[in-house]
Amino acid sequence: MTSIKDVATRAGVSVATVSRVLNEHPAVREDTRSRVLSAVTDLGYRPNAVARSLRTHQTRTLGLVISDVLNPFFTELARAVEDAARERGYSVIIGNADERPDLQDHHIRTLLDRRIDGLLVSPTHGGTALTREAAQARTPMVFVDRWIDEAAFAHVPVVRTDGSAAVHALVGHLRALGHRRIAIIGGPSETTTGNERVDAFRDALAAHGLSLPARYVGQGDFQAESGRRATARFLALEEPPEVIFATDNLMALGAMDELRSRGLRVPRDMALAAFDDVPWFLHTDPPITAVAQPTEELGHRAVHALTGLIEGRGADSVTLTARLTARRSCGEDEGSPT
Amino acid sequence: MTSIKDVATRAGVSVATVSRVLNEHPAVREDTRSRVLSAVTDLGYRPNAVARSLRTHQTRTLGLVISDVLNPFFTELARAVEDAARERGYSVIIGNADERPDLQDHHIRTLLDRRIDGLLVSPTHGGTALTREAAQARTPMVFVDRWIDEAAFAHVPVVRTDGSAAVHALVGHLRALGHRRIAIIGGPSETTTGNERVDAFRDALAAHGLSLPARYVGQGDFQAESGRRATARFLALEEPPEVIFATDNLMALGAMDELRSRGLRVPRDMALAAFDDVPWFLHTDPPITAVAQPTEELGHRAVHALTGLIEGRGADSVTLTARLTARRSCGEDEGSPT
DNA sequence: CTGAAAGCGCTTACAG
DNA sequence: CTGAAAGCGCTTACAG
Repeated sequence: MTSIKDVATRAGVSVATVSRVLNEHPAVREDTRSRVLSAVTDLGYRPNAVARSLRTHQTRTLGLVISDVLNPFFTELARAVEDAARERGYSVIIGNADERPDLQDHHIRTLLDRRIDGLLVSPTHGGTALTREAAQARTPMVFVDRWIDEAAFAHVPVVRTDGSAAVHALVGHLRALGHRRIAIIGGPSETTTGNERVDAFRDALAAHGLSLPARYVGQGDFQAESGRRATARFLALEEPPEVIFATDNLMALGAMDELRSRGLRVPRDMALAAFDDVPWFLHTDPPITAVAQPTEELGHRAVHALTGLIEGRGADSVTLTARLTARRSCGEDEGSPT
Repeated sequence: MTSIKDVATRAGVSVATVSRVLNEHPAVREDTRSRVLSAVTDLGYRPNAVARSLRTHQTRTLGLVISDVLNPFFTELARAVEDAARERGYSVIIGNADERPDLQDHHIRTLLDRRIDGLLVSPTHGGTALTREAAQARTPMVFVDRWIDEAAFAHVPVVRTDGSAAVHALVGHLRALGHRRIAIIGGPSETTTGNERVDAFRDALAAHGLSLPARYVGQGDFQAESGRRATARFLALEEPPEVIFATDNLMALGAMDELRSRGLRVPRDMALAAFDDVPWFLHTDPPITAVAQPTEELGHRAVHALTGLIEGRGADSVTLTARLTARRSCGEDEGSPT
């Protein structure tokens, strides 16, 4: 590989001058500048980002640790994050925790070792050793979507979506369709989104004079298989629910799998709704009613907050609002309530 | 940040010794070793991967440039790649080209500047400036899924799937259901997968005594919107096709969108099949018949090949085989041909 | 406007 | 078995 030294030699200047030209330092004579530039193109020289990082103590890289790449919500988030980061001159390295705390820690470890400038985390579990370490090392850090509710992370901004209004709207929608026995499949209790969505749902139900019995609360882990299991359990109940609200799109997929394998139809035999809207929800049989997060904005805001921290401008938490997209999976709006 | 020097000081040894302990060099006395180790834990020291990379000329990082992260096929591929890489002690940085050659080049540029050890590319277009540069710089490089058919890349191994047998099976399936007017939505002509799939399809059709008229060949770009447009064009034909075969899952999604917006039903009004199988194809209305690639194995093999190149073991191209998963979107298997 | 020199945090021959 | 020293490829005060 050709180095800055080769360029200096060919241009007949010192490496310091080459460096100045490359970094657009103003104090360089125009003809020196062009001599250097042509040496650069002649040699096809490209600065070594590793060396530069070692010297400047910045890598212009952001780490993004998400819980599950195969989940379209996180894929969209990752894409938005990368777009926003690139616009600001940062690269992003994605770590896929696969909903496993050990893998999450592995990625945070690796990212920290690589001296990324900042960390975006959607934690899989509560505070793990590495998340705590990152926080106390004062690594610029922002939580997206999910966060950790511990004192150690009090200073970490959270960029997230508040779904309670949309969940209220959903319950209103369900009530209007005549449903009363309504069940939910929650996420892992170690995740904030896991608990929060269940709580919002319970509140909304209460506001409509409905209760949420424990047997109607399924325990999921945000992956399809758990949605399937929870659905099977609901179906085995003496009095099964009329509606299942899956708190993420993969568990909704699992629920559909289970219903389908038993020959049950949505919404005739069971109504279904999901948290997180994804493109293919439009094409399922029937199209699925969902609480939609402004995913792209979530990603942009998270990057904005993180770069604010990195560049010393500070950052605030931000809470966006989800909205309900009603489709046909809970019954026809135009039909009369059963 | 605490550095190797701090550790050396605290342990009362030289940095060389600390380095040896960290790298498990055998020639270190046991008690020195443990003194160093406890200094490491006391200080919470973590080696700086940037410095190490500068010195050793390796980053233990693989670059993966894919055409579209939002495409579930590539997401699955990326996940498989990361898994296989992690097992071998490599990290991976994903670059999303979004089917844009300029973005593809941006990512290859960035990746090369960061001195990744090797590059995995699923090229969006034919050879771009940067892909050529990477190839001629002899950067360890492997093509996955798509490749570039140019002399400059003759030495680059290709890990891909051959879909022709599955496409033949698909055509047989369509014929058995009585279909004769069969259209295809191809990918960009700059991509190998774009052309190859159309060619395989044309061959299969010919083998069944059917031809593929130009008006039945839609020009897509592997994104949903183009599937929609191509479908609209087919529908505007004097004699529209009876079947549309979309050469990726997103264009199939677009085709469904278009059919749906016109109130047309699959397969009654139009049969539909797709290249690439994705989890939600099971849940669409109706479930979609697809040519499934062994995506996970594709990713594993690609990493195997690339690490082979990096570590001097060499690498061969590998071609896996796709298979047909027939579902209901082309008509019922048990129905009599119309 | 330009160069010599120090230093970022490591690894690794070379001595001893 | 261990240390002093060179060097990876840059950037940046400090002089001039």
